[in-house]
Amino acid sequence: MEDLSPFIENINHKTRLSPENMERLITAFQVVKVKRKQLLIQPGFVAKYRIYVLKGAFHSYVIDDKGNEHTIQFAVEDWWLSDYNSYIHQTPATQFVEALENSIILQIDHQAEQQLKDSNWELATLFRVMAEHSAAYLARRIVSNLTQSAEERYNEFAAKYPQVVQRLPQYALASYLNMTREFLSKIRNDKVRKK
Amino acid sequence: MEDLSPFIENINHKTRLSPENMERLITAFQVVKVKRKQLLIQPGFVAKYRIYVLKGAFHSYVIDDKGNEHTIQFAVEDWWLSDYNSYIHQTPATQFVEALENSIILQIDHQAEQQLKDSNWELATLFRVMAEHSAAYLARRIVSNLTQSAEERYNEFAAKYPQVVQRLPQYALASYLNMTREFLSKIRNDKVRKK
DNA sequence: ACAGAACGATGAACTAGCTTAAGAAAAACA
DNA sequence: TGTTTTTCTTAAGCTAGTTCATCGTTCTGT
Repeated sequence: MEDLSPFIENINHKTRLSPENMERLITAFQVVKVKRKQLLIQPGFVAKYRIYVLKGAFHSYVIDDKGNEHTIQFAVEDWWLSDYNSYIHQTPATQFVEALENSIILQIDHQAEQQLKDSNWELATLFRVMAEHSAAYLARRIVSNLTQSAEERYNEFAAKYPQVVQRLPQYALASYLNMTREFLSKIRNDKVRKK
Repeated sequence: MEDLSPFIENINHKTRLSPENMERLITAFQVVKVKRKQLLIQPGFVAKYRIYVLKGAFHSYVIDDKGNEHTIQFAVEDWWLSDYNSYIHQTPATQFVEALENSIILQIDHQAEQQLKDSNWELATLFRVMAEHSAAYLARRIVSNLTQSAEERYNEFAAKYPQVVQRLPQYALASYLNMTREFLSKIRNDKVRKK
């Protein structure tokens, strides 16, 4: 049995649920173990699940016309992840969601989420708050993409998530920050040399 | 008296409201006339309103360390706008929201929205759907910023919003698409010449 | 413990997009 | 309607970031 306390904390931080509703929510999620490199979502298939990472690391990415991979989003412990366009609108995904490490997740399927939202006030509020936070977060990301240089974007990320930065493969981080792996390598090593 | 039918249509497209709830919703909004160049939101002040554009055009923007203006978002007729980070979390704004033309808006203040959400199921659902759609939309925007060249971003925007593109000042569009006004000018005029 | 595969470093040549500057056109407002 | 201010165009020179190619290093599964 997995320890769900980080998940419960995460929820409590968003909205207050009665013990019964917390129970209902938890019951709606399944615990799943995922092997490194395993895909949870693939283009062409409808994203069935909203994912919470209990242990491990994931990234979502797209592959462009030239065959280049672009990481859209990371998720490590206590982060949420999906292909939101696919999940929210239940249309075929355009993104891959792939495990970067052997991981353990909680997942809820779209139909179960819909039922919780339709039948219960507190749980509907929870999902509303989650959507609001996502939108606000994504808006911040757009601002930093529009206003910062490659090096500034790296520095911001490294300062914000000092632990995470160590763990992620550099090629994935580079594309997330909208630069080539070679250029990220240069930024990092210039930094070391200056010290 | 303004014609609110586009607003009503917009809401109906998101979720079905009973006539009484539609009435309550409409009553919570105020109609406001705004002059070109007028600011609705400014950095340092908490964004009090969520804004729906009935007539006219707006953009939100930030000013970076070097004094450069970056348009984050546009809104013309039937679009929504705010500084979401500020509005959702009720923290000081980082963005300006400015009228590009003389305009007419509907605005709801955060407290009124909160009351509607807290007291009414259908209206809570409406705001949840709005947040979900925003998040999905912003996610798409991040993907196109990560995967497309400057010219491709312009072409996509022009194809998607052929009317809007004509109306927006070029300097604002350029910064929205993450390029200089000079470069956008070049892209546009190269295109004309090829024909 | 080892072979194979994936990942990261480095450097040289290149280019998409930026900067600067100055003039032309268009829009705003009195 | 004319004048002032703002916006757009063009072009030359530049640079942040890419591409390509090669080599060393570190994982990973068996």
